Amino acid sequence: MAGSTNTQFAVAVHVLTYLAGVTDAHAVSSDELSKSANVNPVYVRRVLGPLRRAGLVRSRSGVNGGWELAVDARQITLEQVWRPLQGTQPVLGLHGPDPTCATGRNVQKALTALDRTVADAVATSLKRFTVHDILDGQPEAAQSIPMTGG
Amino acid sequence: MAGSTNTQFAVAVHVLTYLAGVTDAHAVSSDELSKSANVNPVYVRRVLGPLRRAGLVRSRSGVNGGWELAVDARQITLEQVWRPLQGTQPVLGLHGPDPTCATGRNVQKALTALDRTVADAVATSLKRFTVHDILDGQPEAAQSIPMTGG
DNA sequence: CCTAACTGTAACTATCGCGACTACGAATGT
DNA sequence: ACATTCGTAGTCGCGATAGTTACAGTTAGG
Repeated sequence: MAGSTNTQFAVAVHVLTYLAGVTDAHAVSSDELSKSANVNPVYVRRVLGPLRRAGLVRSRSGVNGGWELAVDARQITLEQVWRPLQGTQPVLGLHGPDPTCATGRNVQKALTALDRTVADAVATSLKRFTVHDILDGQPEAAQSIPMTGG
Repeated sequence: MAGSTNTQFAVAVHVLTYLAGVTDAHAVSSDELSKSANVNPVYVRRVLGPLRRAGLVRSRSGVNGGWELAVDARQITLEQVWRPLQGTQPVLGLHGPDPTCATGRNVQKALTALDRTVADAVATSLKRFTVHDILDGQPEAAQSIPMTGG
């Protein structure tokens, strides 16, 4: 299950939306971003690191340095944001190192496979939205679009 | 995101599978279940509580008491297991109490709506499997069934 | 070239959720 | 009565998350 005390995805979406809302082409410091998202500047950099490696944002050091989108906000889906941050971590929650009984091993194998299925379902539903959608406040519209695949 | 250090769903699936594998009609104590799942008996009772309220299992106190399925294992989907345990907790991770800036409020509203969408996607994908499927070790078969809705 | 403004990263720390454990009242079969 | 088992509250330790400090490496501008 998703106790989800992890806010990286939320912060990432917030920051990217902020960057998408910047009209002129200057870079934004992690300090400014951190104030907007109400978190620590270092945390912003830690979150944006994977997204930079994924090619979604660029960063520059030095005076007038900071962050900017590397891709148009309309082209960045939330799935592209989620994947790098999620990595290989399970979406549901696996448990226990290695159960002794056969039932345990069976269940564990099943849950591992299941987790991949669920992760794919999450990713698929996130593909529907882009950073630009969030900027427009339009993510709730898609509520009405059912997942016909399920 | 799902740091998912929460193992309730995994334990629930394990325990229900164990119960599904019991051929004769006697109840199983939370102590026996806890040994199978390699967790604490009290934790088993805490996890099964919501599932009892959801009508999936029954429990009896006293000598020869314990737990048993209230429904055939073929009728219990993993979505029915997941929902009561997840409750209203976010699947992704929201953050921050109440951002001051407009961007923040926009993002937060969007993420809340988004979380419902994702939760539905998870639930939908979990509907494909039953406890009996896990007992048979057949949850990986559905890997090949794509989510056409994405 | 020197300074000021940034990033990138490594510590260390505080906080919080999860789950183990103890304990005890209530229920139930023998 | 008595042993068993559930239901639940309370306490505790561990680990993950994120805040904080610190510092080396970049870059624009005087």
